[in-house]
Amino acid sequence: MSIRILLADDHKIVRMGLRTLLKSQQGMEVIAEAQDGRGTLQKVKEYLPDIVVMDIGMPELNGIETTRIITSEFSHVKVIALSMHSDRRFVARMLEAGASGYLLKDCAFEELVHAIKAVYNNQLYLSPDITGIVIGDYLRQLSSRTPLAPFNPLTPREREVLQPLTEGKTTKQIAALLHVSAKTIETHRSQIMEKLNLHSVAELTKYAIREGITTLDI
Amino acid sequence: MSIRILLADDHKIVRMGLRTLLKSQQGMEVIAEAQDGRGTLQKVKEYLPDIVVMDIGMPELNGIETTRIITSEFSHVKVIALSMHSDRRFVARMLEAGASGYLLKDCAFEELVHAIKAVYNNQLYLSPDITGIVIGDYLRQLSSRTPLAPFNPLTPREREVLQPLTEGKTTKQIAALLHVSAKTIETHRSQIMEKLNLHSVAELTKYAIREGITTLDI
DNA sequence: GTTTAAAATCAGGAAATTCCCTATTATGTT
DNA sequence: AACATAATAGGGAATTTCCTGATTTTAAAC
Repeated sequence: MSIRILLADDHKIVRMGLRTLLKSQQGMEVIAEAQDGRGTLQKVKEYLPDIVVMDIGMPELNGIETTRIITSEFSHVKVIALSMHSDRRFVARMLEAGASGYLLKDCAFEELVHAIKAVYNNQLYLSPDITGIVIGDYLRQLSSRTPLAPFNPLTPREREVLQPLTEGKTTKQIAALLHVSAKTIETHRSQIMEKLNLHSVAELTKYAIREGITTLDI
Repeated sequence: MSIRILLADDHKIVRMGLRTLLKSQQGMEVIAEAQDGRGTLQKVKEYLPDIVVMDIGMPELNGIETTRIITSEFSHVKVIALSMHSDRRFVARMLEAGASGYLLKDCAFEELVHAIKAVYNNQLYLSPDITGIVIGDYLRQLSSRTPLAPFNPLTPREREVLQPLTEGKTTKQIAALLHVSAKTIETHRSQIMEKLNLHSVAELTKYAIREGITTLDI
């Protein structure tokens, strides 16, 4: 009896590629495909696959929420996330939602096969890059003894600093704006960078846009 | 003699899937792969493929700039864009950069095969969805007589600098990437800022996102 | 085929900013 | 009371940016 797999990815050509790749594997079978979160839920209900290989960035219902529903309602269906993002917040959310594996799309195909086998045998599997992130967060939690809040790691004040920073204001201007010393803003900035593990204004800006802290307007 | 294809996509597993799919096709051969814009240029120089199947969203040097360089330096090498975006601006830029085809990743594999054959025979190929956009813009231009892409003030080299800058790279790193002095990058940067009248990395990043020079991913 | 303009390259040195380390003072929390 | 977190800030080294100026290559125009 081969491992029954459901592919969930919004790009048809990616699904087709994965399906073809997996066809060459002994003991694995792609029994269905879905192109969005809701479709995935339906197919899971219909086919009860062993494993769902799931893209995170899907329309309608994203991979994280879909995973949350699957793992709570169908406890024997395992989910492997196949993501473009190595962002710790995606990893944390996906694992917290109950995924059994997390792979980057940049991984080798062999790694996917390996992950599928591992997860089928009730193990967890992470991409090597991802493992580093998870261990890092784990250690941080150990040392701080407070759970990492993956959703909102910044304090209100840090957000207040981040917004003008990602709107092109200089440290000095922000200091004037908030009526504190420029040194204080510097400290906030490095604290923000440390927390998010982003070390450039460009990356902070992208983060802030995605989090709704600033907008694309200039 | 089969059609010699170069695959350019930053996700290994996607390349692997496409390679496997294309292997089943008579008269087509994937002769090389690349995972970023600069790598693509090298491989093009090395292998002189008939066709480059190119993802748009690649780090360091994006698919559009890469296409621009390829089509200007290697006029017999054709480029087919394989993109997630049906955004008109991407389509317009890609075609303007000299691409011979534009497909959505959501397309069927058969469509890619079809596109490759068409482009190899010196035709152009667009996804059906994309055709609608192009015709729409064309009609709009006819009626308004105002060009859609309102005057891109940056030179190709400046865009080459802007992309890594808005991906969080330091001036030094960009200099290494482009094999020029850091002083040169500084000059480009201030030239960019001058032209756009934007004087912070945050604002440049937003501009670059809107212009498709970089993406929101970190 | 010269003139002209734009693009791409680089440097020196002053000015400004960031980075790293350290530290103090609320403010809650257990 | 004890403890962690948040918010504040300074000193000084290291780095980056800014301004001015200059050469070379490429492309277009005439």
